[in-house]
Amino acid sequence: MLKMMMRNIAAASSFYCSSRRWRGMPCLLSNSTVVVFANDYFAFLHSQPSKPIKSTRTQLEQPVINSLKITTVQDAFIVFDRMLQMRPPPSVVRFDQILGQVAKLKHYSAVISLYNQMDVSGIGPDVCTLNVLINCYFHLDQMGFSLSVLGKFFKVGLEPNVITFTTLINGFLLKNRMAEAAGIFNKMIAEGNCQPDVVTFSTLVKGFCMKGNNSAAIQLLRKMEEGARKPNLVVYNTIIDSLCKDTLVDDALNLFSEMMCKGIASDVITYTSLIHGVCKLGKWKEAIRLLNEMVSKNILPDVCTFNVLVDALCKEGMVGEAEVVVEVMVQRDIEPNTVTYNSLMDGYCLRGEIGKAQNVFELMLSKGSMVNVVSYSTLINGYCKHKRIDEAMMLFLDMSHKGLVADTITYNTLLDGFGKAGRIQDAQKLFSKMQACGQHPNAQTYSILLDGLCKNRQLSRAMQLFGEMEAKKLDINIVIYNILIEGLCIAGKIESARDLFCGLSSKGLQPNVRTCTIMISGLCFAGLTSEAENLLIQMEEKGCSPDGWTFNTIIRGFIHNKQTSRAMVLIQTMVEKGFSADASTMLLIVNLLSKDEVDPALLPLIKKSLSN
DNA sequence: TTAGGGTTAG
Repeated sequence: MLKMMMRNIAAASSFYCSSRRWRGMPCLLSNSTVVVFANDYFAFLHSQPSKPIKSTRTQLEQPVINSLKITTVQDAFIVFDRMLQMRPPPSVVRFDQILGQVAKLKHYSAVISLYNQMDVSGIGPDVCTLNVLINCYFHLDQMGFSLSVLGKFFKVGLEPNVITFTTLINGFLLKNRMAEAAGIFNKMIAEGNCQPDVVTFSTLVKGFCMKGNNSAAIQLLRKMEEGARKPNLVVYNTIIDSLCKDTLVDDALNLFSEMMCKGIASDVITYTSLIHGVCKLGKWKEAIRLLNEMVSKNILPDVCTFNVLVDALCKEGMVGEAEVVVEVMVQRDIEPNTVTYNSLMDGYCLRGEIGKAQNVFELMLSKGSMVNVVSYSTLINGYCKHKRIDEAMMLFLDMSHKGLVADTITYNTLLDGFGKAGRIQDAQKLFSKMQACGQHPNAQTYSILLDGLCKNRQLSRAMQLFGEMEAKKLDINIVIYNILIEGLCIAGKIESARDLFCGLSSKGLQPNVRTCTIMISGLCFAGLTSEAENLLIQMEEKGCSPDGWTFNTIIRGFIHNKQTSRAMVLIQTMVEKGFSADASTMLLIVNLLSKDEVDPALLPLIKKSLSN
């Protein structure tokens, strides 16, 4: 299967080459154009004017400004400076172009300071300038400033347009503020003078997808079909990707067929999402089919498509095969990027081959500025998972030397490492440092800390932290309750565990299979086997069916409580449900057999429970 | 002729 996949990747890539040859002429033209402008641009950037440029726009300057391609923030500042010195200054559109390009490079604070320079020089903004500004403030997490730009519109007599409102909607959605986003959308519809366009709709569709509400996204798609703004490729891609991420690949494929029936052509993003979805489910054959299909439609796999394959292979433990895919990429002129190498590093770490991961890391360092915060977190995770926490900390300290800032995931990784290594004090120190550095702990941070405290028998500190979470009105999810209930059970505080468990529904939370199994384990540990069995029955009734782990837990509980015959009945039920005994249950059963504590009539059943 | 939406890694 894998060899077939490699052949397909190779086939896709050779198509890429011939396809490029086929497109030779336009490619040559555009390259030469780039060269011409690059020369002018270089000259423009590095010419040192002795005095401000006066008079007319020269023959050289105007086309250069028109075609400028900004690749670094430094260039943007140089160009901006030159433009501000020109008399008369270039039109605001030229300034907008630079701001837009810097924003695309994600240097949002640079955009703000460039705008301030414009403002000081008396270059008045237009609608486009202010729209870029709103977007930048949202990305910088400065929502207040974003909204204050709206005031600027009125001050300078400009009317916000559909892009302004869509940018605001997008900003609110990025900050998880669905209500405000929906408010703007509804207002747009109600007031009638600035109707949402297809981008506004697709932004909202993305918002639903981000919230995990695929059905609302699909409902909006259906609404679009009825109205004037018909759904386009971006809308379909957004939903297809979301369905794939939720492993609802069949639904994604149905939507994909629907899109094709409507004559909307798919692109590399559609296929990358679909291939990602099927790879996540281990459906390699389907991945190959899709890869073949895209190539047959002249849609060429790009670096993201290849990265999906590399990552999926790495997660399956097939790093060697992933390396082959990378070789194919290189052969076919698709340069592996940071994402590619990070996936490889993670693959090596998963196999415990930290040295090889370190080699990939060094390779990235040797190639220049390829290493990012994900690279560090990946390697830190590798060291932590293999109990090499001090080396992980060395890497963490090295990050700042590279100008990189550890994020919540980096801290979570290290906190987990400290917790699993039993170094709770170090974890707590790091937790304080994290907050002092302005990194916000998320639900996962708290789960990691609580888990560390519970597993290291520091239940009172865990309960104190839980209290702090409640006081801060943080979103406490079922995972956090599971950790606490388990901690209480292990500490023998079954009453408190039961209280938390019974109080879940009042908090609007539904216990899951894990919650119930933890509770069953705790009840058995406390000798309350009947209550445990009642809970098992209730699970079925409440539509939270016990799994193999639940059955193994309760069976072990009964054996430990010397209720062998009851355990045998449960083994019977487990076998009927298609589950089998795991290693620890098996050990207990073998032990019973060796002591002749099992009715010989039950031997066929036991054999079955072991062989499922 | 500039601004807003869709794909990959921890």
